[in-house]
Amino acid sequence: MRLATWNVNSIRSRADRVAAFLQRHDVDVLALQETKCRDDQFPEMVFNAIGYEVAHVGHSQWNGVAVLSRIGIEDVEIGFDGMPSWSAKDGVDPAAEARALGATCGGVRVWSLYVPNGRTLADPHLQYKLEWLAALRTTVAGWLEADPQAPIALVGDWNIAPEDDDVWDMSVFTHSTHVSPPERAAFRAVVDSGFADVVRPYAPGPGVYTYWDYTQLRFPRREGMRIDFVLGSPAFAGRVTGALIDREERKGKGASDHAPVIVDLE
DNA sequence: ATGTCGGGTGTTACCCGA
Repeated sequence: MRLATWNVNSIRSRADRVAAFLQRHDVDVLALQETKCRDDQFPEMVFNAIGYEVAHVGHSQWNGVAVLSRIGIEDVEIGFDGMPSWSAKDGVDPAAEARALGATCGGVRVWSLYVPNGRTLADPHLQYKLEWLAALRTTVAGWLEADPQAPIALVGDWNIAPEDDDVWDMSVFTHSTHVSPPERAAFRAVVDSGFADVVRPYAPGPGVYTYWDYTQLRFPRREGMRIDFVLGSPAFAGRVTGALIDREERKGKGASDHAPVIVDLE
């Protein structure tokens, strides 16, 4: 089984590219983040035509997560238990943001996650991000307590660079989110509750990234960040035979600012 | 091989988020 995750930065502007990616890499299950569309706008037919079923949640032009699978999609869940809602605070949208979708594909529980961006260290969105991650940790720890043998993958854009090597120059980030101690602690808490980064052993740094800002020639200068992760429960991690960050997908016209991350399971 | 891109709208010029 081949599983991938990709922050596509709008599925409508990149559906054909995503379809080509699925076929080129022979991917079975793909988790998407930042689809940036409502459910009725998702170009589902493009993927149905090449054999994939789609589960998606999107409420507006922001956020949006999906799971595409050609090996079945069962027990789709929108949001996780206890997931905090930013919208409840600003009153714009009574629904929770579209940042988490779970589905069981080929016996593996896959969660496509788009962790909130903290924006700046002083912004209330950073607190929201930390609360969101704390709630996630509590919930996923409960899943493992209930079934230690469950194959679960928490995949997506975590908006955190957990190690100094996960950014090109730490001095640039001294007053930035993504690398702050509370964010790193929140990420580590998920890892410590039993979900290992299954990609890093196959794609060690330094200089290995999943995201490059569109501005400042970040990609050609190889100035990126590793912020997209596949975290696997013990039963999931034990089946991983390889992993790859497909840097090629960041190249050329019409690229997302993130590269897809691919994991092979036996 | 590239000095941003998506989305949106009070739409062809700006706004916001990342």
